[in-house]
Amino acid sequence: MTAPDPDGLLAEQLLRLTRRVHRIQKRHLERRELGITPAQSRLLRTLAHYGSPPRMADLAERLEVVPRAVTTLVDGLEAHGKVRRVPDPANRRVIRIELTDEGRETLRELRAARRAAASEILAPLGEREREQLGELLNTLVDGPPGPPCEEGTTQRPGGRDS
Amino acid sequence: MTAPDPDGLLAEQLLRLTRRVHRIQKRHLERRELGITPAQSRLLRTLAHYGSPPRMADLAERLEVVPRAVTTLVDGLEAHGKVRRVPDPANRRVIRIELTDEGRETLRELRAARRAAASEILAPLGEREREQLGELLNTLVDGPPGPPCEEGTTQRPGGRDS
DNA sequence: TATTCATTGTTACCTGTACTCACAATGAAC
DNA sequence: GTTCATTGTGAGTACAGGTAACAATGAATA
Repeated sequence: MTAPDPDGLLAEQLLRLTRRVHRIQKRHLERRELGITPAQSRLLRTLAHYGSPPRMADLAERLEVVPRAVTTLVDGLEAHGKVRRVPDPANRRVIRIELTDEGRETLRELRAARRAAASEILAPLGEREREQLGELLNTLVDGPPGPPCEEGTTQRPGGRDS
Repeated sequence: MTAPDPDGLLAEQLLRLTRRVHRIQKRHLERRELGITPAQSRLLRTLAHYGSPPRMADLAERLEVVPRAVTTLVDGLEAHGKVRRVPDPANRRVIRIELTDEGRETLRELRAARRAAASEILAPLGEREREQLGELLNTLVDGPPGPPCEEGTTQRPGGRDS
């Protein structure tokens, strides 16, 4: 009964850990009463890493979701005044997303929330172990060098965000 | 702009990786056309680790979700004939969940699916690195020794499953 | 120039997962 | 026998994401 499938077990642990990360993150967000969901928070943080306001499509790629998903997230953030849709004069199809001042303020609190959630999650690990984990995750997240799967690549992986 | 918040970054990577795990897992499940969702698959696998049929509440605890969530999962699995609800004669409140033969059969395919998904995800890692990752995740998943968070512990963490 | 094709975002809808709240049935304790 | 805890579930909600169809725009081409 002790599984002869270390990789599968590993994936299971990953998923399990993940559910915990979600719960903890959600709780920390709620505690701060920012009116922000985890996914919105991610979009906001991602937004902060652009020099100039990105297009919806850029965000979709970076977040590794379909463009439609970004629409919903931006809708929510815009309704709360954290973000502004700005039409691009050069190409009237594109919409650029700008952080508002309020959004920037929220971001500061968000970083604190994330830090708190992270330290709660990583509590059992020491300094050295966190470094190790960071490196391993980096290797994994940066994506497989060659695409190991042939059909149905729904999403193309983008760059990393903090 | 290069984040002075390694832990936060680590959490972010974790979440990102997670979304990928979900996508890949889902794809592998769909490919096999078992009519099983990821969460159902997890329940099924968890079920296999009990010597005798567990109660709904046991499953909830092990899966780290509220009991109500288990009801939905079992509904789905029962509709597909993978599990059976068996009333407990000793205590008429409890319902025990049994794997059917078909469920056991599905489980075999599930393991293959999980293995495939896992190896796809872990492709960039070598043998030694997987071991490392496994150890780190174990430490994390086994839960913090002391509860680092005071209020609002929505869920009580249970044991591990494979 | 007029037609065709690709890009960009969105409207409308569906699925999966998990949560809360309320409740009925049952068992246990006083 | 009344009260209280346990157990599972109905009803409703929220969030995250996906597909399909489409309108507006821009680019390419006959």
